[in-house]
Amino acid sequence: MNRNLLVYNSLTRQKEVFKPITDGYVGMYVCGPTVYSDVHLGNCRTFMSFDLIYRYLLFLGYKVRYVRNITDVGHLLDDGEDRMSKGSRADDLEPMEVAQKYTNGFHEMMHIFNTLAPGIEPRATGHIIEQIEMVQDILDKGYGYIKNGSVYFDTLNFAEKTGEYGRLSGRVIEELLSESRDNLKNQDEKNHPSDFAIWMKASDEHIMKWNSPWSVGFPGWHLECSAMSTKYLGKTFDIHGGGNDLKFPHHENEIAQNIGACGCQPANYWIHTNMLLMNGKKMSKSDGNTISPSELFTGDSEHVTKGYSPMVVRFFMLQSHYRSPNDLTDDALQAAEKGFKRLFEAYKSLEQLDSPEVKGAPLDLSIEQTIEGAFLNMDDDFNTPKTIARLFELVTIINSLKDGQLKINEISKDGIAKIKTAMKAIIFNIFGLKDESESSAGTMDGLMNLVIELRQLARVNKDWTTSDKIRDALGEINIQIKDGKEGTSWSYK
RNA sequence: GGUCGCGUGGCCGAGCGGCUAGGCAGAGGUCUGCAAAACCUCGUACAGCGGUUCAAAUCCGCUCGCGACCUCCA
Repeated sequence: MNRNLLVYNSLTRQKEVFKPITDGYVGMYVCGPTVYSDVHLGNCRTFMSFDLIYRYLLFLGYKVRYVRNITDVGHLLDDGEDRMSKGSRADDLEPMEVAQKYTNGFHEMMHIFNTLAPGIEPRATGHIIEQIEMVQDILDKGYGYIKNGSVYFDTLNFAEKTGEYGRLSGRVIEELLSESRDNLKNQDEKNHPSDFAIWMKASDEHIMKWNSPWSVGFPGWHLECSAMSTKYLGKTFDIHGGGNDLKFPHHENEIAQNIGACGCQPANYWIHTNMLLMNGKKMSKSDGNTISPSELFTGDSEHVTKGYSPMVVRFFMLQSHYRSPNDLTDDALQAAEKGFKRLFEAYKSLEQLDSPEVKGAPLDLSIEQTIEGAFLNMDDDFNTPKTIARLFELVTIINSLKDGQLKINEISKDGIAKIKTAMKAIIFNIFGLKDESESSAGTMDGLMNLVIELRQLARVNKDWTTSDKIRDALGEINIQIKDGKEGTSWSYK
C-alpha cells in the first residue's frame, strides 16, 4: 500500500515522512517494563500506543520486526539497591522468580488489552555478554573511563568530539553541569556529574552480578537497550520508542552509548508517548492517586463509580492522541463506554445491510471520502481521535440506513462493501478492539430470537402486559430490547 | 530553581492562520401501544491581557494555572 505516513520525530521535533531504511521493512525497538512489581496502568497506555503504531505499520503492509525488552536488572534506587534485589527480598524470592512473576503478570495484562506480542522480547540478564562487549567498544573509542572496577561514560569528552549529547532532550552540557553542582554527593567516582555508569562493580551483598574484565558487577542501567537494539535490529534501525519520561536521561544516554560504540545514530525516528493522568494529576502511589488495571475492570476503587471493561479502556485511550496527556476520569470513561457500544452496535447493523443497487448510488462518493479521510487521519502521525470522528460519521449513515431515514437504494452494494472493509480493518486490525459480548454468541442469538418472537406474538395480540414483562425482565439482566422499523433487535446494556 | 509541553463549550477530546471535528451529557422534534434505541435540529468554546495580520483558538510577548523531565519511572 502506498500511503504517505507522517511520523512525529522527537529527535527533530517535527513531523516527517516515514521512510524506512529498507523498503517494505521496519525495525522498531520499544523500551519495555522493569519487572519488579505489578504493571502500572500508565505502562499499559504506553504499550497500547505502540501496539497501535505496530498494527498500523502492519496494516500498511510493512514487515515489522518489533523488539520490546524486559528489564530484569540494573535499575538502581536512590540508596543504591537494585530494584530486582529489593523486590526479591520483599517477597522472599530469587531475583529471577521476581522477574518471572511480574513478567507473567505483564504478559497477561497485555493479552487482556488485546495487544500483539512483539516479535522479540529480550531480557537484560540474557544479554550480559553483549553489554560487556559494548562497554569494551566504548572504552576502545575513548568515551569511557574506569574507576575502582566501575566503568563510566565520559559525557564531556563525547559532547566535545561529537556535539551530540543533549540533542534529543534539548539539554546543554554546561547546564547539566550547573544544575548538578548542588548535589555532587554520591558521585565522587564520576569525573563529571552528567557522566553515567555503564558497568558497576557490585558490593559483596549484591545478589545479581556477573564476571567482567573490570570487576564482578552488573551493567549500567541504560546499556541494555543499546546492546539489545543493536543485536536484533542493527546499528541503525528505523523507530525507537518509549514513554516521554524516558527521554532523559535514559534515551539520551542510550544514543550516547550507541554513537560512542559504533559512531552512528541508533534510530532514525524517535517516538515518545505521553503520560496517563488521573483526575488531572500524574498517577502516583504515594498520593493515593492511582488505580490498577484490575481495580479499573472491577470498579473496586474510590476513583470510579463502576467497572470498565478492557476494551472500553482501550477505546478510551484511543480517543486521545498518543502524544497528548490522557486524563482518566470516571465521567470520561462513562462517555467512552457509551461511544464504544454505539460503534459496535452500528458495526453489527452494518453486517445486516444490503442494497439493490450494484454501484453508483448517491451516497457512495461521500462515503468513499469519509473512509479515505479516516486513513488520512491515521497517516497523520497515527491520529486516532480524528479517525474515530470519521468512524462515527459512518455510524450515523449506517443507523440512518438501518432505520429508514436514508433509503437503502441511496447506497450501493459496492458502497456497503467498502464501509464493511474499512470499518473492519480500522476497528479490529488497527485499533485492536474486539467485541466483548461475543462469547457464546450463537446460543444467545438463538435464545434471544425465540424470546423476541414470543414477545412479538404478544404484541400482535396487544398483550402489553406480557410484552412489557419480557422487555423489563430482560432489562434487569442487562439485555436491551430495541424495537425498530425493520423489526426488533437486542444488545447488552 | 533550570528545560520542555499544555490550558478548547457541562465533561472528555481533535484542530494549530480563513473552511462542520467527534463522543458523552442537555433542549426540542420524528418514530413507537408506551418506553428504549435510532435519526433530525439546537445551544453554550477556544485561561487572561496586550501585539502581529485583511483575517488568530491557531503566530509573538507577558500574567495566571496545570503537567512532564532535571533522581528510578511508560
